[in-house]
Amino acid sequence: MPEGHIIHRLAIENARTFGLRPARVSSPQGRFADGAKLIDGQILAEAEAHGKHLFLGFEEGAWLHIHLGLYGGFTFGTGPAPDPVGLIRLRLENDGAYADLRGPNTCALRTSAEKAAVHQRLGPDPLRQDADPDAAWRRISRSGTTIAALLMDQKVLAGVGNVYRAEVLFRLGIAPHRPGRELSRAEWDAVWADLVALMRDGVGAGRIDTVRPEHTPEAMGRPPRVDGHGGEVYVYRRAAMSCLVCGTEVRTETHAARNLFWCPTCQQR
DNA sequence: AGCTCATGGCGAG
DNA sequence: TCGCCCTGAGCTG
Repeated sequence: MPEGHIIHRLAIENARTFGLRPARVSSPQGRFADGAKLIDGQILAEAEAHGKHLFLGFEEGAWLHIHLGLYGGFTFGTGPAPDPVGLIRLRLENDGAYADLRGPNTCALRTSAEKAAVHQRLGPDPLRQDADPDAAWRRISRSGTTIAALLMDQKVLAGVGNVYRAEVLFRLGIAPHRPGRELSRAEWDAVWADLVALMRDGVGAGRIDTVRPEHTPEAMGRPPRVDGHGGEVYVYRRAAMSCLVCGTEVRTETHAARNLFWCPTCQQR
């Protein structure tokens, strides 16, 4: 269940765990058996994330390209790896730790050129130092597509998913159905800056928290609540509940095949 | 036990 | 725009 912040965390955790000693690489499920054999016993030399794509670079030059999709996930553990339970596409292990990958959309070896092609088709990632927000602005400012859809388009912006999309638009009071070309440069700069801040927090926390201190249930004198996805948010998956700020019912609709959530009162800009 | 839905994305049509 | 990929959590019963 990953947006970009989780992938960046996985890059860090893989590097920390498998960057010093050779890793045994296998595919208990068998679907990645051939690829696993090619990198088995190598040291992880480099780990990098771009948006929701994870790249693990091994010492002999191969890149392991992983995309978790909607329900893929990594599990890390210490000590010897237990007998595989269920379908484990990829297992990395050394003497002290192991990592299991289940249900990824993509788990494949890439050459440097193939990896470059993936970067080429992705937009700037707010979590990367080399990100150029102007590249996203050029597309947004020319587009008649809604800003809600543009923020989810990985060619425009990499790493933002449905939660960050809904939350950043709420935090800036931007109506989600506005065409990209109707945003001002100042609005875009504010969206980018907020994504950088929110997603950096997300990397540190391992969850998405977007509610400002003055709007927490405690600060507003309301009973505390628990979100199913682990973080505290304004509108994501809060359909028909009252807006934390103004009390209006949070609205939802299917928008470009994804669920969109927004507050029609707070988001009129 | 079975059903639905999900923080994603691809390819067919 | 739809179906599919293929996993797990949270319901219902």
